[in-house]
Amino acid sequence: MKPKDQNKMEAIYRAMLGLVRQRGLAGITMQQVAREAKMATGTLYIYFKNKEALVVALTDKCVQHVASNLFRNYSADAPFKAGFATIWMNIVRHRIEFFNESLFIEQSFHSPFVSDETKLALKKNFDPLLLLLQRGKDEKIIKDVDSFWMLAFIIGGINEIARRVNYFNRKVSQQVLETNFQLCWDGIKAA
Amino acid sequence: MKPKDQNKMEAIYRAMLGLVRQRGLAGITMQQVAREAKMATGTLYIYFKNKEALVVALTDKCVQHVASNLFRNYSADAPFKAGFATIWMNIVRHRIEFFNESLFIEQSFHSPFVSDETKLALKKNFDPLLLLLQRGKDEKIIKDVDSFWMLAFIIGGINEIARRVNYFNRKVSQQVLETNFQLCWDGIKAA
DNA sequence: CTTTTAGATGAATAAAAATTCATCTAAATT
DNA sequence: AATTTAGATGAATTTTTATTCATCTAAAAG
Repeated sequence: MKPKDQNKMEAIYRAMLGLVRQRGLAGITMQQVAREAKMATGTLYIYFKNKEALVVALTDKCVQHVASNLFRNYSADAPFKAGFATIWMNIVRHRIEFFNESLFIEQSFHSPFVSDETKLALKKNFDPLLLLLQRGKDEKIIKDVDSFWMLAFIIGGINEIARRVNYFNRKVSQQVLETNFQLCWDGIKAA
Repeated sequence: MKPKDQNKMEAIYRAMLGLVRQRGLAGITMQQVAREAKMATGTLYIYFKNKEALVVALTDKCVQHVASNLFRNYSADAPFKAGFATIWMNIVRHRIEFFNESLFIEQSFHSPFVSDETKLALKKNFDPLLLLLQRGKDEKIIKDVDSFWMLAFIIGGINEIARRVNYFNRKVSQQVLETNFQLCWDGIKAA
């Protein structure tokens, strides 16, 4: 027998992400996906039961991918600021490099397909960061502001950086990232 | 002759915004819009040539609506911090109250329909704020950071507040808004 | 009050998109 | 090398969705 080609699956995912970025989830047809992934439409149905299953699978994959990156090189033992900086950089780099994935997650969350569990899973990805913020507050290093809103402040800035890098085709040097981190840090640090 | 019913147009817009919020642009059909707006499908085509025209018209309307709110009560003569606070509050309130519109703009920008002019118009909405930021830098009140990134920092935080208010059904008191403003302000103010 | 004109309706039609399937490979097994 | 099994194809089919249109109002004009 002929085995399933893992490359095909990847090609389908890549095609989806590219198309969602340029056309939106609303603009995607299975024909387009097949063409973009250089295969016959029927082949899509060997790898995925139907369009819904494809969207769901890709959403899960993207959410997991986020999870695998957020806390890379982070140790809960590190000093607060160093640990926070590590996570901040991880998130911003991931959002920039895999912007299409972030966009896809956002759009699929507003599609008729995605389950509440998946949405919850994404939210839970940030739990270790919430823990760290609590520690920072306990240690009086950062302001005593509800973590829910502080996280909004942190993540919001990061998201918008990624958006602008991609929409306006801007380059971000390490220098620019550090400047942006400084804005965030000065915002949260205790007075 | 019977005149066009302005209420119908509004009903169509309202239906669209509601549906995009819960289903995404990908999940919308003209049948659904008609049902939600309590009219026959054919009636939609009296007010809009086709689906594309409807999306385009609503996008323009939303973009204009943003423009009409951002600088309400703002005077370029006000002291820097007061002026900035006015604009910040205007934006955050608008994003919270008309979250569905923001969402619709975002999604329609990724549809196959919306023109570059419309996208540019949205961007231009922020020009007076860019001007103010430049003034703040000249007066050494805020950090000397590229306005492009400073705006990302400011807008990003605001967007995420609105998102969380709506997705997690959180109430925001004036108190919460002021706390959030403080984070932003401490971020941008000169050291 | 009658006529005219354009809005409103929703079933019928057309267009677009998802999904299937008969047929054709290519890889693995014997 | 022959056989078997499952992947790959894309035209054909089914399903869904957009759009039209014959018919029916309701408002304005005369």
